[in-house]
Amino acid sequence: MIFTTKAEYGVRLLVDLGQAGGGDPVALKAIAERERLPLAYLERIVALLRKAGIVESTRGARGGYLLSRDPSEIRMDEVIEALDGPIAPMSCFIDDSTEGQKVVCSHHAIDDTGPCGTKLLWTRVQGGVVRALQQTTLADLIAFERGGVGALSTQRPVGEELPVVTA
Amino acid sequence: MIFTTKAEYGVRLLVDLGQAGGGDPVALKAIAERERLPLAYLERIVALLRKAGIVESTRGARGGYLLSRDPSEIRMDEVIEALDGPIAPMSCFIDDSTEGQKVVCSHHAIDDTGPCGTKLLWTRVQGGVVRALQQTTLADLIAFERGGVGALSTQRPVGEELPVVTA
DNA sequence: TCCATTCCGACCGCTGAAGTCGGCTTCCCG
DNA sequence: CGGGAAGCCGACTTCAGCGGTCGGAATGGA
Repeated sequence: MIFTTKAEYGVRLLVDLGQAGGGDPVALKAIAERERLPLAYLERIVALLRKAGIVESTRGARGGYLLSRDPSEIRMDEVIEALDGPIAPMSCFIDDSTEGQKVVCSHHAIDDTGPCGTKLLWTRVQGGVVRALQQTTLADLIAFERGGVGALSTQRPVGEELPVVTA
Repeated sequence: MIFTTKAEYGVRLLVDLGQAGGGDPVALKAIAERERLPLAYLERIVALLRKAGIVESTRGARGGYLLSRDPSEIRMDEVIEALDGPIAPMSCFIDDSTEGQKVVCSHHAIDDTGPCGTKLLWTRVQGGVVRALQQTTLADLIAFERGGVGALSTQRPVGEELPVVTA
């Protein structure tokens, strides 16, 4: 499995929120019942989304959650990272956070000459995953769930794509 | 993590075998020492590759392993599947093996109208992974390890691509 | 007949995923 | 102004599977 249930439930929660339309806050209990997901677990999941600034909450009675932006502005790479943490093909595959997309392969670190062959493979795979996540927005998923396969931003303008690790 | 160490070690084993050139059989012990991997564990890994018909073995003294085909004929999707099993973005994502690439999303199975929104996302991600694996052969990795980034079949003829699950 | 090597099933510790629980805080509404 | 509905939060539990290890049997070259 590439993703955990956190990612799954979190995305479904967002889709549900998006379908609600952004009127007044939606209580988690309502979402849990509609999606048939454990409420206590959803609480922990939505907390991650809130910390990441993807949803906003209002406490107290008649409180609940709202998307903090338009669904078309919520990219799935951001969502998945918030829920599952950084996705890497292998544990040795570390995305250097110091601004560059430098990738470090830990084995053969000391003595070896040249990169290990698996690096090419992991890089390509991660590229495929990241690209898929970047090109999909919450609005896409909502549109898809409404049965319409059309109107998907399958190809978004090249300029908007984030830099991706390349082999 | 998308892949386990089985996949990692198995691929490195294959690269090592490929570099040996296909003369007489290579003992696992030699590979374990070169790659600094636990021998007992490698035994279990190479067994998977043998069952999948990717390597061939000769027993007894001076025995060992050989690639059963040319490295350029060994695609990584086949290798990874043999080592880690079928790769799916989520547990609910089942590739129907009855010849069609039909994908079944288990939740909302009974009452729901239309597909759940996550299906689109998982399908796109899996597409990205599968495509990356299909387009990479063992020969690519061997060439890469020899320091040469050139001569990679980065884009192989479209006609040769296997059918991929599409949204 | 050694001994190197493949083959195979049993076992095992640990980590992280998945989910629960109890209690606290917040704050709308009557 | 208080009760209850909702969010917030840390501690806890359970369990599968990953990442190995071990011991021994089968095989076959020298």
